[in-house]
Amino acid sequence: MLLWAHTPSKESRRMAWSLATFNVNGVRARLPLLLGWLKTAAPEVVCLQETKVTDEDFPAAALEELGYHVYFHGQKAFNGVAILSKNQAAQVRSGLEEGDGGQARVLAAKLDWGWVVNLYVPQGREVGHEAWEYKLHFLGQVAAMLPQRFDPAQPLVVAGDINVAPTDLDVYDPKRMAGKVSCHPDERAALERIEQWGLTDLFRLHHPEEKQFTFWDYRLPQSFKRNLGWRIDLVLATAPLAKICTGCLVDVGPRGQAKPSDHTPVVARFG
DNA sequence: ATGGTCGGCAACCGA
Repeated sequence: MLLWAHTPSKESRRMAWSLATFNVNGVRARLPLLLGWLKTAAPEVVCLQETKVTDEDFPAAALEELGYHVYFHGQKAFNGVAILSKNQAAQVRSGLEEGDGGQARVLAAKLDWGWVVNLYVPQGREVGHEAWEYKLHFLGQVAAMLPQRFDPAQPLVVAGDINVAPTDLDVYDPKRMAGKVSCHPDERAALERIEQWGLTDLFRLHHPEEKQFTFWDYRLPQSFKRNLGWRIDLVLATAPLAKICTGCLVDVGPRGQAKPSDHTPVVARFG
C-alpha cells in the first residue's frame, strides 16, 4: 500500500509516555478520586505514597481493570507505597538495604525503560525531634543507596513525596518557614546530595521560576485557594531521561474533589 | 499569637 511508504520508522514514532507521583493519603479512601484521575490522565507509570493499607487489603483489582500491573509495599494504618505500570515490571524491590525500620516507604521497579524508585520520605514532625533525625538518616540512606545500586548514565527516576521543599521558591512563605521542618538547611543539603549524584528535578527544569505547590497547609482556612503550600512531591531523573523529558506539570485536577490534607499529582512526560 | 483537618481505626498518631 502507498501509505506504508510514508509511515515513519518504529523508532521515530515511539510513543510518548508519562510518569506520575501522587500521595493519595489513603488509597482506599481516595480510590474513586484516583480511578477517575487515572482514566483521564492515563499515565504509563504511577508512584503512590501513603496508601495506608496492608498488602493483603490493597485494592489491586480496581487498578488492574484500568490496565495496570500493580506492585505494593504496605503496612497497617501508616505509610505504604505502590507502583502502577502499564508494562509489567522485570524486577521489584522494596525497602532500603538497611531496611526501613519496619516502615513501608520505598518501592523500586525495573520497567521497560529503566528503574523507578518510589519514595515516601518521613515528614519529620519538627526540627530536632527524633522523627526529624530519622528523616535525615533516611535521606542519607537514599544518597548512599543510589551509587551502590544505580548508574547516573542509565535511565532512572526517583519520585515521591520527598517532604523537603528544595528552595525558598518551593514554599509559600519562606520567611515564616525558614529553618522549619521541610525547609531546614540540613534537609535541603540532604536532598542536594541525592540530586548531585546525577538527578534533575524535572518540574524545576521546565519551570525555573514558577511558584507551584503540590501540598497545602490543611490547618489554614482556604489554603488551596490562597495557595499556601509547599512543593514537596518531586520527580527526579538521571540525564538520559531528563534529556527526553518534554514537560513536567502539577496536575491540580483532582484537587477540586480533594480534602484539605491531600496532595496533588505531579506528571512528567517523556519521548 | 494561635489554631485549625484529615485517614485509619477504634484512642489517638502521624501528617
